[in-house]
Amino acid sequence: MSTRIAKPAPRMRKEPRQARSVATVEAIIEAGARVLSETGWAGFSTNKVAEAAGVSIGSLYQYFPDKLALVDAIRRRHFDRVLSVIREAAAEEKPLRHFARELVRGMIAAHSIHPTLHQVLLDEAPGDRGSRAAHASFQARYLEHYTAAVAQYRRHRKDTETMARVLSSAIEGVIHNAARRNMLDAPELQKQLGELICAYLTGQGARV
Amino acid sequence: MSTRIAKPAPRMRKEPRQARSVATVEAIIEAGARVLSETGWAGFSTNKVAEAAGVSIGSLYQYFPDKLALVDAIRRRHFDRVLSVIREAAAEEKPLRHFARELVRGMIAAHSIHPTLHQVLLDEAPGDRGSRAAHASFQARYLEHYTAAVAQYRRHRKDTETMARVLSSAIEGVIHNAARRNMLDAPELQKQLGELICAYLTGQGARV
DNA sequence: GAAAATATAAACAGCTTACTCACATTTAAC
DNA sequence: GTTAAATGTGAGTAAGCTGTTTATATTTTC
Repeated sequence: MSTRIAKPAPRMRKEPRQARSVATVEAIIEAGARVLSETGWAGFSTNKVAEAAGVSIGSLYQYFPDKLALVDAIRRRHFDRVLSVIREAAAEEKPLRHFARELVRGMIAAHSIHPTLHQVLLDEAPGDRGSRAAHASFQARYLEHYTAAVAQYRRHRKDTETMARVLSSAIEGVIHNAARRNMLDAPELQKQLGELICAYLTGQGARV
Repeated sequence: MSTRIAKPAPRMRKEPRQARSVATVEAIIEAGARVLSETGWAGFSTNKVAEAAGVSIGSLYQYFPDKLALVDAIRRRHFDRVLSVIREAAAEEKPLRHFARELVRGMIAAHSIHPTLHQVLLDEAPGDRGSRAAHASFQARYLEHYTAAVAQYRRHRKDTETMARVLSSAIEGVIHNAARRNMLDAPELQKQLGELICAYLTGQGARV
């Protein structure tokens, strides 16, 4: 088997110049995120997205060369948002409790619009050429911020990266589960998630 | 819209009587789990399953009335296994540390064969008639065990159920993430997951 | 050796899908 | 006001895939 050769994979077929075309593209991406979140990758069709966006299918293909380019755009937009949440939460030095609270609040906010988009993007949507790179780079920077946070609030220097991964995936798991049950804004959940973070980072229950 | 009327939905079209038909059915379910785990619901087709099982498509339809009945069988088998893991871990009273270690070990083992099956079953696979019930009942019993464990190791009686949900979804998140990265058997991950559980249940980092 | 159980795979009808194209409308430039 | 570029439309298409049936072949049981 020869090494997989990357397709040309243009990101956009045409750059929107006027205001209305910018709005069209935005509407398509937004509707795409909605469809992807609500019906999963299996139900994600270009026709459905166009209809949900209140736009003809032709308009969609005027800007996006194919289906994958569209998913890519959706992915990029979502990941950027999530990343900025973590970046902000871990920006200045602050007590652990504040960090946890802000992180929880931000993550929940980021997932409130399209509750299951994140997981669908991570698990179901294919990462064919072009997105795998963005995907990996996102994951790397994502983990980077978590690692920094762990290093900041944790004594030992051991297993820092593993801890960051455990922490981030635990948070994602809780949020994903809550999203599925429409419980994202339950205050006791937010509190408990915050305490999970604090407890793990304080780590008094764990004599190494 | 009228209330959804349940289809007849027979569980099996014919009960296997001879040894080889039992083996056939088993092979189909096993292959189905593999296909579902590896390609997701979108790639889950009866023909593909039959081929993966080394069995003709006709044989599949001799026992399973339709696609959904097959998913149901897969779901039932997997959920039973996971449930028995938790049941065993929380069986007798034992120190928190032991409980955590055994739970982690069991969950990892249960997910090692088909790493992402659990999530696919929970998120992607449809729960049409017949399975929603099984699904809900599984979730209930699942949570029940976690709740019992939380109550056992935690002082306060407040928020016990929420804690159970947070704990279970956090664990699932970590395991799911590790599975995706083929890191399920990394020992430092197991250790850290154990410590997450202990820290949360000990809960010293969290002054309520 | 007959009847019941089990296995086979070609065939099909229907549906969905991603995507194109010829044309209509709107905006901007002069 | 005219023109050319930008943008929008949606019926149409061709291909692929799906779940399922059926008529036939093989194996087991008694």
